[in-house]
Amino acid sequence: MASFQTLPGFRDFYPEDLAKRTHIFRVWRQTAAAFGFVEYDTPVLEPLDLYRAKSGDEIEGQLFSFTDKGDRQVALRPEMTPSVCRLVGERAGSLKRPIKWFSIAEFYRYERMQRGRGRCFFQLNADVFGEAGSEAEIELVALLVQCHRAFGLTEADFYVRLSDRTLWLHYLGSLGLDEGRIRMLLTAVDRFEKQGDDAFAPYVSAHGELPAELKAKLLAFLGIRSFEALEAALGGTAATPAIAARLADWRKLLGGLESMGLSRFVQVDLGVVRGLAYYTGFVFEAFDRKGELRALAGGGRYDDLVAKLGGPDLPAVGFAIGDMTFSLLLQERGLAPQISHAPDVYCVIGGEAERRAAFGDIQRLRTAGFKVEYPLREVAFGKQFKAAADSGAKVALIYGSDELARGVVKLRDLADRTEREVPAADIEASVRGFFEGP
RNA sequence: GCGGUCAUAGCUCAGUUGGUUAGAGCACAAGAUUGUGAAUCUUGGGGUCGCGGGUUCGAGUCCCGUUGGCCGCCCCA
Repeated sequence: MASFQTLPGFRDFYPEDLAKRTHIFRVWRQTAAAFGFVEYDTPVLEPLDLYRAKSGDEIEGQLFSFTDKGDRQVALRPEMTPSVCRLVGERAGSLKRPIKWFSIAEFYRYERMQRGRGRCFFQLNADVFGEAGSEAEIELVALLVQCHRAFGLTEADFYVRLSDRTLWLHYLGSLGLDEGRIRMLLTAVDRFEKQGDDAFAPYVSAHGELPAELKAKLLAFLGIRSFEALEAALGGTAATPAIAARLADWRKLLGGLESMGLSRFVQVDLGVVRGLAYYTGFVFEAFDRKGELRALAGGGRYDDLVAKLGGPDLPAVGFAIGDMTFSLLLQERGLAPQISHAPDVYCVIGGEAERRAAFGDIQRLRTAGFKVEYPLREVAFGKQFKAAADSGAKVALIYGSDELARGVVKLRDLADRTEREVPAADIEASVRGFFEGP
């Protein structure tokens, strides 16, 4: 065995694994639909330039990319955002606003495997296009929260950390920093939680030692964990009209989430900035409360990206939930679904003559939507009853020669082990009666 | 790309200082059992001991390499 394995980082889904995955997707789909999002899909294989245009050349090392037989440079999609920007950009003029779309798709990244991260994974992507106001963020954060709650996860299990790159830019700008320094400092802020002071090393080697006063201000700002603290930090310095307007956006967002009853899932946290990326405003990440797992989901506003990829100016916000960390969390909280493949009906069949009689009923019952199972080969009755019980079926139909001679079939309740005889001529009515109750 | 750690049946594992034909439990299958279920007993299929090389009379065991898993670093769109 094992002469052929899956490629590193790729996964086989045995039936019990696929059942869990399918359950997660089904709940995500239902939830997104309830929020008025509609589903789309895009090709797995895209032009390599699509990702270079968005993220630059350096991401190429993280892609499954190759040259196809038509000499085109292509890549397996590592994310959905550029593709969905293309779709929306192409029809931006004719799509009703707001555009609320979602997808559930598999992605591929050439990375080293770790807990919660492989080379292939699924994501729920949800985006709102065409709404520049923070109403779009309300909608998305609410959907993100519900996509977790729908599985039974509570505020004790996960939360959403909410931050704002716009305010970071205003704040750092108000401290007199130029664009290059601001970009490097945002990177440092992003890494500070994991690396501590080491996160500032790249900045120090590029721009010299960080003045103690500036560093203290930075650490204070990234330590902000409430809107009140945010207001205080900004109001005290230079409450420019732009900052005042931005704080109003924050009030709208937090107020909307509070009205939805979601405040306990949301934590203001300026320590989140989400790398360099393409984010332009609010950014947010979902984590497990215990802090044992990597991020569950991430998202934010990217108002410039549709235009950057050749489309019109179109404001956009979105997030993605990955399936791997999410599954781990469900598993650890004991919320992974118990999926049953049990049939409704198990047919116990005497011999070949009885089998021919049973086949008609089996076909009728299956056509009527019942899940019906029977032994493919002739098997001793004792085995069949055991198989019927093991299958998890609620009821067994017993096709014996004695019964059929009298024009009946035995219907056995596998739970309480009671039996009764029912007319062989209309099994479907009897089975239907059994499942619909007295 | 870097570091740590592990690898024996589908799963969990045992395997003595290196010693004859590599074992157990669970699971699966058949039988005991030609009409009634969670039990018992018997039997069976399944392993190139991850792969390759080396040391040795002899390697699952020791050495080297390699592949893969897991954990962490870098990265994380």
